[in-house]
Amino acid sequence: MDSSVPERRLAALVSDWYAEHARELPWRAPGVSAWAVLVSEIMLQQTPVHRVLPVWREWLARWPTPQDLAVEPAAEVIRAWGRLGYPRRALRLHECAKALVDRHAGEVPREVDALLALPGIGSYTARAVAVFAYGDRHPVVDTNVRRFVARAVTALGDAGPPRTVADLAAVEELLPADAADAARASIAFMELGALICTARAPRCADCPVYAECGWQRAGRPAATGPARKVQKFAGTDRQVRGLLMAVLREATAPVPRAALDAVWQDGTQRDRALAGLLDDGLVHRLAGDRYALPT
DNA sequence: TATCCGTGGTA
DNA sequence: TTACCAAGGAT
Repeated sequence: MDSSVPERRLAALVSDWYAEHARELPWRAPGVSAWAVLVSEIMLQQTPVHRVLPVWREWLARWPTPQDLAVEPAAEVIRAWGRLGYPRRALRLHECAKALVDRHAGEVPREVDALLALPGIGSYTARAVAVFAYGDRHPVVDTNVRRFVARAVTALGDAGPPRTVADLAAVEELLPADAADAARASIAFMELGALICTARAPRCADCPVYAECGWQRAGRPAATGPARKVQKFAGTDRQVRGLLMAVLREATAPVPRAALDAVWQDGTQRDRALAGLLDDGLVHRLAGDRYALPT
């Protein structure tokens, strides 16, 4: 790999580190299908690796192709999602499988624009699939990469708010010219952000970029911008939605309204949460004021 | 652009 | 214990 350009030296250093220290994750194994990679990327959106692992294995064993998932009732998909969180992702992934069958002959496309047009796939996931499943050359920018670039290159303590276009351009500057090298660099940046250049207590002593890190050279300045707002969970509609979904996931038959009313005291908030779930298509209302996961 | 959307591990 | 935060996307 050509590491004569200073910015590209970061890619070389981190890629070498990756070769020694990467976790062995099943969706990185040789020969894994693009579908399997896509499923992993959706599950990993805002959900840690160790929680995704068992569910991903179960899903790929049960639904090894998009067609297999597409023909399944939504209720089964939502149940199999279990407690990964954000069950709308499960619904989107189900819709995505159906779109793959309808529009792409059951195959996962490799073009970023085609991937972006699929339900539940945004800027990060589209490029992650194109790069990690197909080996094409694109910048892949997730929260780990943004944090790494903010520190090593921009010399800031933390990344500011996402700026998709600018973020893509900044990472593009770091990528080697060769597609395979660029793909390796992207997964390596993400892994470094996950294991070393972490949000709270970065392990700089173990970092392969220590000597080149702008943040180190600047004396590790504290984050300046407004601290990212951490969303509350306890007491919010999201908690109520989670409680309602848990009841419906575990039910083997449509449940009466009373069973849902039991999960939360505040009727106004409970009604709002249920209305939201109905609107999202995660819950269906049946005759007799009974409720169930969507068929 | 800011907010909403689950769940659980960690310090 | 509380607060942070984890491979984002949709609106």
